[in-house]
Amino acid sequence: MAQRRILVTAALPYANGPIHIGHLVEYIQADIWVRFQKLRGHQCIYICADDTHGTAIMIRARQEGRSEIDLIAEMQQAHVRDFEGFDIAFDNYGSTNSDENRQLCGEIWRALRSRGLIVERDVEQLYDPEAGTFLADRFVKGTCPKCKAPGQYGDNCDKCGSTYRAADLIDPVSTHSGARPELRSQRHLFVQLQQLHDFLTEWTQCGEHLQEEVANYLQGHFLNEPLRDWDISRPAPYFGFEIPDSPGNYWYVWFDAPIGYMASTRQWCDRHGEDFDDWWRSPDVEIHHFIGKDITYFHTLFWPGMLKSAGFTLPTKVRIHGFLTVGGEKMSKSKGTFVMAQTYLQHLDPSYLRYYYATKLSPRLDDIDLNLDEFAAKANADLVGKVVNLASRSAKFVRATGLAARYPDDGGLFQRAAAAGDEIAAAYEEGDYGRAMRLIMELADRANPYVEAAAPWNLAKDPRHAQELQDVCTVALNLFRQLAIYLAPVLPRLAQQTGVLLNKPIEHWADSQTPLVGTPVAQFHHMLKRVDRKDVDAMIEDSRTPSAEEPVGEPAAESAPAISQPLSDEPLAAECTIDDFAKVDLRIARIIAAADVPEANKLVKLTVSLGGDEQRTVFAGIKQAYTPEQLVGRYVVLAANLAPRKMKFGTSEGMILASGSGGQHVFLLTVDDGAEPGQRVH
RNA sequence: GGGGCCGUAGCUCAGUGGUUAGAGCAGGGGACUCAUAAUCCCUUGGUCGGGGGUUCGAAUCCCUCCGGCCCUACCA
Repeated sequence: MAQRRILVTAALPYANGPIHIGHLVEYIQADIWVRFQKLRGHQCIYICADDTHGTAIMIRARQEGRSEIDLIAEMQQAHVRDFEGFDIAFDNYGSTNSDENRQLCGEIWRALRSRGLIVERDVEQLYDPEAGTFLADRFVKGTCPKCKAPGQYGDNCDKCGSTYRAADLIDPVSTHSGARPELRSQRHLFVQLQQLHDFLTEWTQCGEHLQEEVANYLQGHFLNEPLRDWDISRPAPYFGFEIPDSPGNYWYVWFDAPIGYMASTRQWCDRHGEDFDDWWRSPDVEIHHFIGKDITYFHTLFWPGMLKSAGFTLPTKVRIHGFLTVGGEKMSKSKGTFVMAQTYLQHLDPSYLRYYYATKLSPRLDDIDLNLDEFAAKANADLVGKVVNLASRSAKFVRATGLAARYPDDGGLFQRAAAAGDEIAAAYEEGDYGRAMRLIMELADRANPYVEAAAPWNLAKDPRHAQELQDVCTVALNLFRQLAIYLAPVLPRLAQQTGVLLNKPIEHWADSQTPLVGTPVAQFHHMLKRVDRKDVDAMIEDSRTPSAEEPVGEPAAESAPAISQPLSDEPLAAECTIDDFAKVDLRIARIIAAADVPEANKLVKLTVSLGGDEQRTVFAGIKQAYTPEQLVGRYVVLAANLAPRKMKFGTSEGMILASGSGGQHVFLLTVDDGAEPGQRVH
């Protein structure tokens, strides 16, 4: 087989928080693929870096009273340590805040300029006068201009789903300082992606680079209409690279982040005497990006557009995976399922997680679930019970003699398992690790009955059976080694230990095709501890931090959204006067009728009484939290002088007060006994 | 509202037109005692979400309904 040259990247983790088990899905997935390719004898390099720029880093450094450089250096150290702990072996781990990156950004920028893709125009954006920064949409919160839901981010409302400009928010608040932002005009630079429309359609739809569902998504969401200009600059102050021909403006973090793949490659090239253009401008190199589905957009439209414009090699494949859930739910800090890499490592062996993820991963972008019972069962039953057991029950019988000089008759077991190698390799190649693991475990399921039938422990009792004993153990250990080779991309430690046990390192996939004979066998040492459910529980307990602060960041390589504290989620609004407060007329209301709105996802139609004949119709977005039956007769608080709002299902004449994040988490305000409908709340 | 994915044994899944639908784990019974209470043998368990259709033949193809998840939304 011709040696392929393959460059693999995983998304750059943002330098604003530690690595958690959600991130690890991707880094492990890519690491397995890289190790597999290396084992197959291909030249493959695994490239990553910290994503260090953006407002979030700047603000955080300021809050902590230190420089951004100091902050990102510390974070990088933590990330590197976490990755090492999980046997994730990057060939180079760089930083987007590097000279190499600045230089490459400039190079690509000049290419975009020279091709006439850059335009400039003024943008009105909210500015935080206290923090002295412009505010990205997600750093502004306020009341949705459409449905009046409070606490919405600056780009869209998760209550009614409408999109708007941050400047349209009612009572906007900066999440940095709590200050009221002001609208300022500022010159921004844009990439006219529309000029690349035909290219991007062709590239995304040709069927080679993307999963089919991703190609369909892009076609349906973006490529079916003119592509919008991409705002690629941010005004000072901004932690990042200043745009050389546009002083006072900085490249948006999402411009320099993917270029970080190249900058990190360049560092690797410099260390290994390789030519950078040989990797990024060579038709012979395959480039594979592993990313999460949250950053699809950047890697499948902007990034190919940038590469194309600057004459670099386009990605061979963008391999997109889903999010991690734990126990079928989003990772949760309060439930202890938001597990940091370090916390995991304090309690459990990384091999378990690598194997578990491998059994769950497929080429598709389905979310994968970490079920803790299944996690323990898989590690124990498959790895310890089936695989390692083969070695631990046979190695000591050949400690003195070593393996037999000729491979004995094993009824075709080794040959059959060798023949399965191609199919297993094909599964790895296409990212179908779940299938690869199933195939390997089928082999393991055939190996143990052999040992059982041959009963080496009986043969060991009679010296006359010495040769037979050696033969049986030679078979058992070779079958074990074969499994260890097939599992080596997933379990590098097991492969290494196997090499030590049999005095022959595992170096190549092809080692699985030929039995090992005549070599000495070392003392057997435990290779993998059984998972104790108590350790799993302790890890969850250690992760349970209801007061944990929510890291804020611009969209980075997050693999799972976090659950956060109410106050940081929705900071206090700007101060108001008692006159401001009095503008809102809050009244006690009694719900006299409640009806489901079948066509609506969230709405319940309420008829409330304000006493006497005064009634109002209110549509409340509480369907997922309350049934109509639960509501009738309740006393609630109504914002009674709110302008009527025409909705799809009728006109809403007020709002019922409730807290909570929405969905099932809505909590109506109730009133103590004695209050009467119509009374004002002061 | 639109789009996508999914629904097979208690659990996790395999099986995408062809003999009585499979595996692992869990459950039940037995064996063994070399091995990390690991292993081995036997075994219980499924109108393949419901209904309709195409076909000599459907878990598999088509239609429809139900349920779940995800994305997106006056535009796919």
